[in-house]
Amino acid sequence: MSLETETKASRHSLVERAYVEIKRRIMQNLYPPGFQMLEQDLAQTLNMSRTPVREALIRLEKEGLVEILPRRGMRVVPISVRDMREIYEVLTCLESRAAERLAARGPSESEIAPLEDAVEGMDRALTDGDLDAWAEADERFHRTLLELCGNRRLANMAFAVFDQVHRVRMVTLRMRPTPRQSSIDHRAVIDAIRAGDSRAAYDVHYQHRQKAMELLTRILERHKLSEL
Amino acid sequence: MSLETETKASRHSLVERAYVEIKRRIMQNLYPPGFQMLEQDLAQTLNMSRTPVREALIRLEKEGLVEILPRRGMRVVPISVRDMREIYEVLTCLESRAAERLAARGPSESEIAPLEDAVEGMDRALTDGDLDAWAEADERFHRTLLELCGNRRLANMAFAVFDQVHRVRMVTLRMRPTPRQSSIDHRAVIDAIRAGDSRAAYDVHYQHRQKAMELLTRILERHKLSEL
DNA sequence: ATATCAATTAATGTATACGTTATTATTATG
DNA sequence: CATAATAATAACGTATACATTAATTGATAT
Repeated sequence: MSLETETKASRHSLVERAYVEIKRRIMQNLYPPGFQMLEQDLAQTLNMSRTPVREALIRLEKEGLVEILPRRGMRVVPISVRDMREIYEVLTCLESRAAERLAARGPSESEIAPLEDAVEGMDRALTDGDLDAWAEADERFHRTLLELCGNRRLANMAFAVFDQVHRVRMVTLRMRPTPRQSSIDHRAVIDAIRAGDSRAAYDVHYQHRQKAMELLTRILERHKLSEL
Repeated sequence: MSLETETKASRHSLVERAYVEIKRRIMQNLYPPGFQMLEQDLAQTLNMSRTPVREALIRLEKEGLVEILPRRGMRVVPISVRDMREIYEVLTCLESRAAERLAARGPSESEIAPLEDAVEGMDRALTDGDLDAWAEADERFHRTLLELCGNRRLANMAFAVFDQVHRVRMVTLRMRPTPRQSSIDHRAVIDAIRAGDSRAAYDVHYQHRQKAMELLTRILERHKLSEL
């Protein structure tokens, strides 16, 4: 174990390690929204000099996860209800397009399999009452869809905004009713993809994302969670 | 003039200067596709140390304009026909959504004015036979549309991919027939926005971008310009 | 007590130094 | 002549040093 950590540590560059580690801490809410930290302190925490930390921060800033504040280090960007709307709007149009594309190109059954797996994972998780497992499987479905769509730029852009809302999704996970509808929607998307019906794939996924956005923003507003 | 340069130089940080300058050289084809340069040489060219150059390169890499190659500096990313398709697909869905949103929110006449200006600029440029002015005005229309749409993330993401194809657009500008249809399409988008007809705004803009992509990819293929 | 200004502190932006390592060149060998 | 091993080179990744400048504190005057 210590050996594996050692290997992992030495395989990647320090910048990479800083990037992955800071990102992990943000996504897992260890560094919560609004959290500030100086470059120096980050460097000390990560056991390296400021140089790789700075370079990692630049990448994270470009991804919209942190802000670099002159003279006060970095700040974890909080997501407002308005931000959620913006992000879900982007997600909606990019992912729907991904579904459309995928249906149009007619993927093989082996390509579709991981999508099926994800939906099965969601159902199993609900049966087990394991919300975290559900969230993982749901996320896996969306990511796989993007991976398969054949447009790498589109996928990467969607991934970036997806990461921005990951935290919010986790926080609201237990404030919402059991998400039974999701796997029904996902199955409908898979059916449309299998049928090569790109229009249906687009429409179904579009509606799915739209519903998700409305649900989430309503939760945030109801709970007066103005920033996460 | 020398004084202004001096002011400009000292106002921004060196990283900012490096970023702007390298980006400019790439967009203006001074550093053409596939062009490679070492960090050290860039630093010398820009009269600074490697540190700010490296930080600028990280930003440019995140924007998809350069690749950072271990031990061989940076490389200006060439755009293939396939890349063009990917980028235009993203542009199509983001910009159409921007048009839709803008129409839905019912902007004031003063907000619409810059869009009108841009279209008039395009017509004037065609009358004058000034293709560069046409390209500038066309780009201004698309950028303004995104600026106005009210979703900053969507706009910024579209800007980034837009910058990636700027060079290609410039190169193909004189290989295509006079672009008369564009301002007709743009006017139709403006009309739909004014009418608050979000569906029409979406559809018209979608078709407009789709046509542009098909035209450009056909040109690239006909001229056997596999990478730009 | 409050406000203004000066002095101090500290974090940054940038330059520089240096060890590591990929790449190239060279040499020896089959 | 080709190939493999070894040596030399050079570019990078990272650490460190330092000047700059924003922020903060304290002092002074009103």
